[in-house]
Amino acid sequence: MDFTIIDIANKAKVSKSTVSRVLNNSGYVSEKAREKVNKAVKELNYVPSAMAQGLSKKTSNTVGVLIPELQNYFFTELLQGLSEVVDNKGMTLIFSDTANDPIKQEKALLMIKGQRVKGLILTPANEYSSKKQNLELIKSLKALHLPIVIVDREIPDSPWDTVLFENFNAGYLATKALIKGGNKTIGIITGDMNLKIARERYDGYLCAMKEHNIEIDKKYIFNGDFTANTAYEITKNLFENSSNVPDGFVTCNNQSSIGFLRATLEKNLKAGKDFAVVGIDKINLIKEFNIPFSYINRDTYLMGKKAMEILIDRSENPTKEKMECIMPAKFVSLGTEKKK
Amino acid sequence: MDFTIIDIANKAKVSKSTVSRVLNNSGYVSEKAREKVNKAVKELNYVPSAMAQGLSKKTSNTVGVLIPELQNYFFTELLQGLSEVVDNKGMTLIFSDTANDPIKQEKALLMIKGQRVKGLILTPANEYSSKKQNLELIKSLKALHLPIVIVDREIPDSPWDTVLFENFNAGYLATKALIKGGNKTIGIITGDMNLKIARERYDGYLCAMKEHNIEIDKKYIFNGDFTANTAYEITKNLFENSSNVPDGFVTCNNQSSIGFLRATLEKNLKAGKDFAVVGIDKINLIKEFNIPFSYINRDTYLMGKKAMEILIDRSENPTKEKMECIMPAKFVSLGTEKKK
DNA sequence: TTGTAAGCGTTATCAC
DNA sequence: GTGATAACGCTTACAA
Repeated sequence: MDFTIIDIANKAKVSKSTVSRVLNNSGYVSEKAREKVNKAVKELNYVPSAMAQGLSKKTSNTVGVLIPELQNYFFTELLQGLSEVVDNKGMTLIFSDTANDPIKQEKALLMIKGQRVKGLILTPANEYSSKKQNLELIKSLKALHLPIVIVDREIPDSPWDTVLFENFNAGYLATKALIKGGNKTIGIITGDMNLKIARERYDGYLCAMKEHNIEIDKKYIFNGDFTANTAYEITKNLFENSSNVPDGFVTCNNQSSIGFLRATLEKNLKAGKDFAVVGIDKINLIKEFNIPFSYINRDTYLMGKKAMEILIDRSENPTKEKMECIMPAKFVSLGTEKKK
Repeated sequence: MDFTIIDIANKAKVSKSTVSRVLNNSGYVSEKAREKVNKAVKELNYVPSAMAQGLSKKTSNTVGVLIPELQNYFFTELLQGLSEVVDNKGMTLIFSDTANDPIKQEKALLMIKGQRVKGLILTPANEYSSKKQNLELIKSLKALHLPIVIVDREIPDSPWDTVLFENFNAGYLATKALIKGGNKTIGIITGDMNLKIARERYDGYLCAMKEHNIEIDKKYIFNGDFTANTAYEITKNLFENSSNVPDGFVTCNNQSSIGFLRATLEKNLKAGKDFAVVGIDKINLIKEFNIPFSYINRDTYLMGKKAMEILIDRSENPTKEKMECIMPAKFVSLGTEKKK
């Protein structure tokens, strides 16, 4: 169906080795031969088979990307960054959405293995949090014998390069902003505390509170799980049934912020008036919808680019020491860190 | 590095053909041999090389997906639908974001061609709208000799299966809702009128207006281009400098709706009070943010699933007649189709 | 029921 | 400078 290197060789009246040399710019080729080959390539609209090349070269030009929540704005933006670099390098991106499901993730890893990709970019599915699950994931990943870059969610005790976020600092800055905003009582809707990123953000909260000698009150610690629904339920119940509403809130990721906002909006409560709040991570469309919501920002697109660049670097320098890129957290004020 | 079929054959003490037969469930294999092979496969954690398989079978298990705007919620959701089916079928998804850039798209098509994919899902980049550009795209696509499914944006006079939207009806329903809402003057922020989907939506608007004997007033026709920025500028200028503000608006895609809303929010104008509006396509987070905004909805996730299913169907039935799937448009009222 | 061998479209190693 | 030829890891007649 498609033309092969032999068709080009025939058409250009040279051997396929010469065609290959021209295409790969390797070895000596006379100007004449080069022209003939290029002409034939153009005329037949020939593009070499990546499969055949991969097989022959024993390496592909393909990277795998496994992402857990395509509906989350954060990952969409991340993917754009990844895609950008891949395109520029003329590589190919193989994508799968693991939907935070370890089973799906395991399947995807098999697919990735079958594709003999050059490397893998992975944000682990939520579930990998217990020691045991964690070890299993590490085992699966090691079995790939591949350059891997872990993004956003760290895998404890793992050897791979990482692109992470200043999680502690994010929690710290958010809390600090609320304290400076004059809030006396500050609550937090945590993430899934099985995940390190959730614990780190929480630790940042604790640290800021302690620094200011504010007593940690357990009734203000709300156990979320990084989903909008849970945050919504927590918030709704809180404002309905309890007088234990703190002045200010830290919401630990964009999904939680969304759930939190939804509940407060339903009750006609105004951020920056009826309560104070600082979220971690930007919410999509917040600017467009003119929604007042102070948050801790990071450059997600850049995270994607960095991750892919590190992966490429790693595949060229396999013995280099472990690389870690930690994206800074930045407080963006839209006024909601103060109450009233 | 990775194990090969020969390693399995050696370990199981059979020939590689037998291994292949077991793996592919083809031909006769004794129970004994099967067990030995499976054992070896498991022990060595063997996964066949998709590249070698593809080369040998002269067909891959891979589909290409080219999408023009990953930042648009519509396409994210679409991608989820595509991804779902791909995963279930044990296929592999190769992804590229063309960023509405024909040059990038052309590059991506070359990449796709090199990968010898089984088929291609494509939403063409915006630019392909002039007759000439259109023909060029058709030529490029034909040169692929591949099953192709065109999604959302039709390519006129093209032979490929399509999954489209009731564009005319969307414009019609939106306008009708505004008319029923009692609005006397109704404007429209159109999409990029080079695109058929924009013209169809506009035609729906015209039709509804005529049906109700409402005069079309050119000063209420605003030439947008499906981007938020343009809609924002149009809306901003309109409310600032002109007394020619219609009672109601049709905004022709979600990006335009976002830009429109942003401008009105900035001016503290309230949908359903200061003006009426019905948008085409859902805006992300509209429910969560409790933003009143009536719109014309479609099941985007399903569109993705359908598209991939059609692609698979097509690759199994190459001679089947052209398939067209048109997703229905449904009006969702959140009250903003009325003014005051 | 199993193994041998040719072939898939490349690259790479050699002679020439 | 160039062209055979082996090799990459698999599938698939065909032979046994």
